[in-house]
Amino acid sequence: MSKGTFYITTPIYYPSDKLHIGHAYCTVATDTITRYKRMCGYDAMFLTGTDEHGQKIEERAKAKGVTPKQFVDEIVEGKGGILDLWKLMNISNNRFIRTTDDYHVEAIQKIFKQMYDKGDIYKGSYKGKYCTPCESFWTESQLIDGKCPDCGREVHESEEEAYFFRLSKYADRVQALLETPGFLEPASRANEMINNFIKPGLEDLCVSRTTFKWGIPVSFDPDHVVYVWIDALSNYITALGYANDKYDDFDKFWPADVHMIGKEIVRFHSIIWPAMLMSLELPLPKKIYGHGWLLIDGGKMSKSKGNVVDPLLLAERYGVDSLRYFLIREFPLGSDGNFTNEALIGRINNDLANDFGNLVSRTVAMVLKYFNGTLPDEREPAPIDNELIEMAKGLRDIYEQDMDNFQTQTAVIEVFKVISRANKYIDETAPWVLAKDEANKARLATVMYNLLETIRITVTLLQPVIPESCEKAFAQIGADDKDRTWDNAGTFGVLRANVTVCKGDTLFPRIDLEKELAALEAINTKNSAPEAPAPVSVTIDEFAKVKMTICKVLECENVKKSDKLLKFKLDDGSGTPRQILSGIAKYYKPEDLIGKTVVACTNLPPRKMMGEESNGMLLSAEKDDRLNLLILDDAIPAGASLC
RNA sequence: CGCGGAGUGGAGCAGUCUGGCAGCUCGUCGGGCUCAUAACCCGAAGGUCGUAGGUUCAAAUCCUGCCUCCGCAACCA
Repeated sequence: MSKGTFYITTPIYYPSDKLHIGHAYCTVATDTITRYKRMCGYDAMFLTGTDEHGQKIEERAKAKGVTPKQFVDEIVEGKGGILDLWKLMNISNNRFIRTTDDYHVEAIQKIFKQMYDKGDIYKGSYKGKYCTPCESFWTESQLIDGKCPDCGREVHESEEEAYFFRLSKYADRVQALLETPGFLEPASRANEMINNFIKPGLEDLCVSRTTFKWGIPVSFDPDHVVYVWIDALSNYITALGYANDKYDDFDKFWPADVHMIGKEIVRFHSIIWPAMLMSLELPLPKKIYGHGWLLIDGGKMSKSKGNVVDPLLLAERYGVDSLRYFLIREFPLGSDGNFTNEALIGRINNDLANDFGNLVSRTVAMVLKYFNGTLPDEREPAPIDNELIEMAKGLRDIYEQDMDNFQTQTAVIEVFKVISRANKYIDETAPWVLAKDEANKARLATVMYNLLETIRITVTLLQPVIPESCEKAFAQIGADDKDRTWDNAGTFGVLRANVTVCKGDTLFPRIDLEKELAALEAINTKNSAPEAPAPVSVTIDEFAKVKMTICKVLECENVKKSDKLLKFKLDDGSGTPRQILSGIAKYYKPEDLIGKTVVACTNLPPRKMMGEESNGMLLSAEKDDRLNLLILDDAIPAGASLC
């Protein structure tokens, strides 16, 4: 008996690299919500996938000497790839879409054509200054002295034809949608969208490219490939069979109940995607949920910082459920959170091992010890039991409310309050004292039964988060399939009176915090060790092309509105002062540098920064976050060149 | 005046929408227990809720100014 359908999606991830813990976070959260909905009786459809086109992948493939398809195949389907990761993480998605799948490609071409025929996509031109050798467009403000900022050569006024989507046409309807309570959550993000993008005016969106090839060709104009918006966002409907024959449950599941996404792509999902659907005259998704980011040391994870956390490694080391639990328990879904190894291991030890695992373990051990594993039928309740029983009985409703509001963290915390209460109950009732007198047998059996029942309810509700461990816990407390249901989670007294428990493995072994932190640290340093940048050799002739000139600092000041730039006026011996901008404001006060003797590369093409022109580069030395400007002997005259 | 987020015991956070005794986890100190994964239970210390003002019987919560930190954007030759 289904309560209805529930369609939920993650973003389709961009496989230009291995996925990190942030992607796993989003996917685990989505999986948890899906499993919860299924448990409640919904017919849930859970979609995830990969967005595989675009220039970046084209370039990365080229650098690796493989075709783009080979490149993404390896990252998606290869060993330790995305499919492996989701399998390992126990992600219960029903479908996995790749934007290179035939049916998707075909559907995108139809969708593009449909929007074109309707007049919502039109051929226009992308105007700008074009540098032919660099194959790049520049805007007026990017040019330096009217020349190409990359190579310094002449540019010419050029127009490139491109297709545009009439986003502006739907601005009013999109704004109304953003103002609809519950559409975009957390609600604070809606204001941001309206203030930043709607109010300044929505411009039509360029939806095709001719500058790269790795994409879906526009069917009626094959020089163009469809740019990311239409290609990627449409996955949510093509995966249900919209405009293709691969699947046929579009009518059943669309519109989506929720698109789970990261906050960085809220704009695309809350503005562009609805506008596209309006153009296609399709119903709009009911909710967009923009979750927060996992930060490392308070900052964003990034390759260059070498602080990318690998979910595969953590799941293999500590167990999938431990990692899943940590992700759900530690972070409120809507806001950013700090990822640390200490927190991860702390959660595993304190919550999973000490509180939850140990509760199961000690309860089962006592039933085995005092009753040989099977409870007798006799009972003797006492007033002291009531608080625990009431808490356990009421848990499901509290949990349901939190889950329905996407408060997954809070829902799990509520479950653990009951687990904690059960541990306290053992102290209050002191079963080991009761066990000393045969006359207390009925009372002891009651205490044990109450514990088993409390465990049953909490385990039932933890299933969406830690499915595998719940399976094991159920087996240990002697719960059979019918005892494990959502309906029964709201009732106390479901296990049969003479239930038999079964000793099992330790659910969550404790982890040696110190030792593991050291081990993780070691792995991390090993991984972030310089990726042995292939030593590039330079010929003496090439080196000689670089002109290094000794300069005296005449003036130095901060560039307004920039935290990084200092503006220098230098005497380079030529008689006319040379202006150079350098991003060292964090390390030096301008007044301290006046009169110093420095060295600059003086034959770089000029470049504009923050509206100021820079003619060269000052040489500095950098190591481990320290930066020092090369300051030389004042005896060296200005204009001297390095040799 | 570019956009946004955040400042709450030693650490990490919840609470702010909807004003009502300042809460949780970890850590520290003291005690209890021996069923259990040296786990569990109880108690204690520790906070001018960034700051200044305002509204109110009542403010962490609502309003205004200011300070600090963090993202994004433009820079970082």
